Amino acid sequence: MRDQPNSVDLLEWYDHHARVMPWRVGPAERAAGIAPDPYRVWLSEIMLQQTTVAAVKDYFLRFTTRWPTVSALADAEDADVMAEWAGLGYYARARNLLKCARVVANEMQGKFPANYEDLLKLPGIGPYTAGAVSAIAFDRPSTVVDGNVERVMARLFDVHTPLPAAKPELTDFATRLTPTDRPGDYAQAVMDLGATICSPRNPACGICPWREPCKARDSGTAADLPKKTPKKPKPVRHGVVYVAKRVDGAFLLERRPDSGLLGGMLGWPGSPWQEGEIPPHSRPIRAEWKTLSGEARHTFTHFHLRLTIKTALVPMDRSPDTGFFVEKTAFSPSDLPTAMRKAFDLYSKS
DNA sequence: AAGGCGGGGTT
DNA sequence: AACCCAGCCTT
Repeated sequence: MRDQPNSVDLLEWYDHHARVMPWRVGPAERAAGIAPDPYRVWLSEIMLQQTTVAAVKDYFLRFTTRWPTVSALADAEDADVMAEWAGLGYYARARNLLKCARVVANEMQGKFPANYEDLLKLPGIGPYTAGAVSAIAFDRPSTVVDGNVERVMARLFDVHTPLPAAKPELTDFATRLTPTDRPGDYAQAVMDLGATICSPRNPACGICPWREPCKARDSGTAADLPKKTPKKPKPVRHGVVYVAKRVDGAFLLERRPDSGLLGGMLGWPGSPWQEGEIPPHSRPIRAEWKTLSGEARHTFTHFHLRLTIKTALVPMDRSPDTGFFVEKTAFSPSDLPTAMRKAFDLYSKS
C-alpha cells in the first residue's frame, strides 16, 4: 500500500528549498524565534492575489519603505496609494487595502486579528488570504488554498473534476493534510512546491518530495491536471481618449469612479468603450483636436481594448468641461493604470 | 452561481 | 495573436 502524503516530508524539502522573498521569514529564522510582521504578511498576500511574485517585489518594497506600518498606511492619502498601486492591476485591491488598514489602525489598535474568522471579516480578505495571514503571520494551523495548492491536491489525489467545481473537494484534501506542527512553514511550503516543482506545464515529478504518494504521477496524468472549464472568448471594444497638454506642460486627467473598471484610478477623459462603433460623446475641453495614427491596445480580464488617441495643445486660460489639470511637476505616467499609460506612450512618440 | 475585475508571461 | 495563470467582490 502506497504511503499517504506526509507534511514532514514536505517541510524537510522546504527547509532546503524555501524561496527567498522580501516579505518572508524563512524556516531557519522562524526556528530561531523570529516572528513575521503581520502587516508585511498581509500586504504581500493582498498584492499576490492573482499576481506573480516577480511583479509584486518592487511594489512591496516601495510600499513598505513609504508606509512601514499599518498605521502609516491608514494615514496615507487615497490618491497616493492608488498612484503607488498603478500598474499592479485589480485596483479594488488597493481601495480595500486602505479600508482594511484604517479598520485595523483605528478599531484594532493597529493589530491584525490572528484567527481566520476575524480576518475574513476585513475588507479585501477572503478565504485564501485569511488562511495565509493566519498561518504565515501567526503560525495558526489554517488551511491555505490558492491556485498552487489546488493544482498540488488535484495531482496528489488525481482529481479529474474540472475547476471551479472541484474546489470544495480539493479544499477538503488540503485540510486533511494541514499539520498542527509548523503550520506557517507548511503553508508556504505547499505553495512553493506548486510554484516550482509542481508547476502548471512541466512538473518536475522526478525531484518532488511527494512523488511517492502522488496518484497522478502514478497514472501519468499530472501535467493534465487540474482540469478547467473552458473560458469564453474576449470581445474587442473600441474607445477614444483625449490627451490635452496645456502650454505650461500640465495634462488634463480625470479621477475614475470608485466602482467599475480601473475604479479610483487616474485616466484620460474619453468616450465609453464598447463593441462596434465608438459611441457619441463630448470632448473634455474646447480645442483643436488631432487624431493620432494607430491605436493603443490593451487586454483586460474580459475584453480587448483598442483606444484611439486625440491630442491638443490648449491655452492657459481655458477651463475644462471634464477633469482637471495636473501640473507638469506633479504628473508621472507611472501613476496611470497600464491601459492609460499605453495611451500616453503612443502620444509621447507622436 | 456567475460574472466583473489587470497584467504579465509563454507558446 | 491566442493562450495561460487566478482571489475577492457584487449581483
